[in-house]
Amino acid sequence: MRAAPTILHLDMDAFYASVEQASKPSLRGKAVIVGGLGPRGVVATASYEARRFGVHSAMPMAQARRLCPNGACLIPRFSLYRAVSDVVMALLRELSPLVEPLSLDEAFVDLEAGGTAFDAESALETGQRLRADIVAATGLSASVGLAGSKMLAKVASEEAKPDGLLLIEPGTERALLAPMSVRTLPGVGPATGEHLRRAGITIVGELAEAGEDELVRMVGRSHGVGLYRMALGLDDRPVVAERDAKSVSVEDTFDVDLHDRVRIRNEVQRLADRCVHRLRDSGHSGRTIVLKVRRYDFSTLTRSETLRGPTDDPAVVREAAARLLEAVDTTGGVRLLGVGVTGLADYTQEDLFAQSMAAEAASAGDAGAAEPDGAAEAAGTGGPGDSGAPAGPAGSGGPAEAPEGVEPAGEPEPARERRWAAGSDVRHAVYGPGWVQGSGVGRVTVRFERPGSPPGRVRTFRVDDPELEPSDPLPLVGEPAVGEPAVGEPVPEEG
DNA sequence: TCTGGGGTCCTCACCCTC
DNA sequence: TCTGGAGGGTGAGGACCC
Repeated sequence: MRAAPTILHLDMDAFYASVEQASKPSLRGKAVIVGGLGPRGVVATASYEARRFGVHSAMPMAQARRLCPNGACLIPRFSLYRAVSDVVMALLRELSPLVEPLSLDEAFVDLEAGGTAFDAESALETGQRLRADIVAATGLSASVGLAGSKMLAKVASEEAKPDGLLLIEPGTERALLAPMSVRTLPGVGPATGEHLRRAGITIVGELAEAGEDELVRMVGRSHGVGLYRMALGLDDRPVVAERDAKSVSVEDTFDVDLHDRVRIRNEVQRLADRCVHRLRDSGHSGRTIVLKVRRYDFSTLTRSETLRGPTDDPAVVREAAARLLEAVDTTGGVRLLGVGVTGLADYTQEDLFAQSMAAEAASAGDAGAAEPDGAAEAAGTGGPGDSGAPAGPAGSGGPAEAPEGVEPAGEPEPARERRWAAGSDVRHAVYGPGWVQGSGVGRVTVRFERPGSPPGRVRTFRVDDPELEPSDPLPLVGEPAVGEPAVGEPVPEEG
């Protein structure tokens, strides 16, 4: 184990909700719930004000609304969160080349590798400076944990929340961990937690006392050995700056269960296209196609098929997904469909060209090929002739021109009425930038304010008001917005 | 109005080959 | 020639994380 506590774990506090509060001044100090707003939506993040009502991540949105009826419920705006995250990650990379992002709002940093800290004192100083820099750059608070290992640094930042910093001194790990719940340890979720509880183990100290053999017997070799080491405070996993993606997938939960087989087939095709889009964006091709189906009773099954070689051809993925669907019984209804690709390979034009030529030769030369003939067929049609596929040549993006934002899952698209999702950014020709507070019965209510401005006032428009348009999020800091009136008519003070 | 979306890793069963 | 085991590939599902 490393002696110096120079592994830093950064955790932004209630990240999505905090970003929303920063960009919408009227929500500061109020309960904010970010998540899916559909009938089957769940909470992604709740502000600390909302958490006081019992709202937490992964809770059904309907339940969150019941617990916190006055909370502002907003859809996530990932493009904005990504932009803020980029700013924070850039600050981390100034500290060390070894930065391991875990998500948009979390990362490990090896300070020693960056030469920024080598003992407790310098690590503390670096951590404090980082927190101040993040506030200056984004206006948001973050919690920092410092320890000699990743696991302990994460425990420390969890203990430091919100808006705090904690360093775990070398030598104090076991005593610190002993009284904590086993659920504190990474890898111990509801299932393992319950398993251990039934064996009379609820805190980390008891885990250490149980011994490695007993834990291996209970939860399996890999997990058991890992748990025992963590209970002793041992963790020598290095901070890894770059991780290769292992799979790419997309999935949709439908507001209402799907029963119509044709509709289900169409949705699978649509998901396959979106998946390939993502696959290509990431610069990969993949070899194994996975279909995921969650049925009406929430039972989930997956079916997969491994191709002869990696592909990023939409036709090939569509065909494979369709074949997999044929083997699935969907009577009773389907609430979720997903298509994924694993066994990723680096995308190279040559590989694909060679594969396409080989498939073409195989299908042209001999009809009776081996089993994955569908793949060969599809690869053949994806050639220069471009016969079957409706999507145009690469680059045009195809029909799935999904915007960056989050749209409600699968609707049949009737006569289009403009829809304004709560929380989304808009700009009015007269009143300037604002955000949608709510909409319904042909009306949309917009609050006109921006990051750094005082809380703005609310106006209501017809949903088809031509002067109202969707807009991009404004940066949280850096715009001289304070005191500046909105574009067009000035916003009056208090009414 | 129960239960999202995008991942990773592990385990187990089965089949095939050596 | 038959049999048994090891080991890899594949497919499916579960647990977990943010």
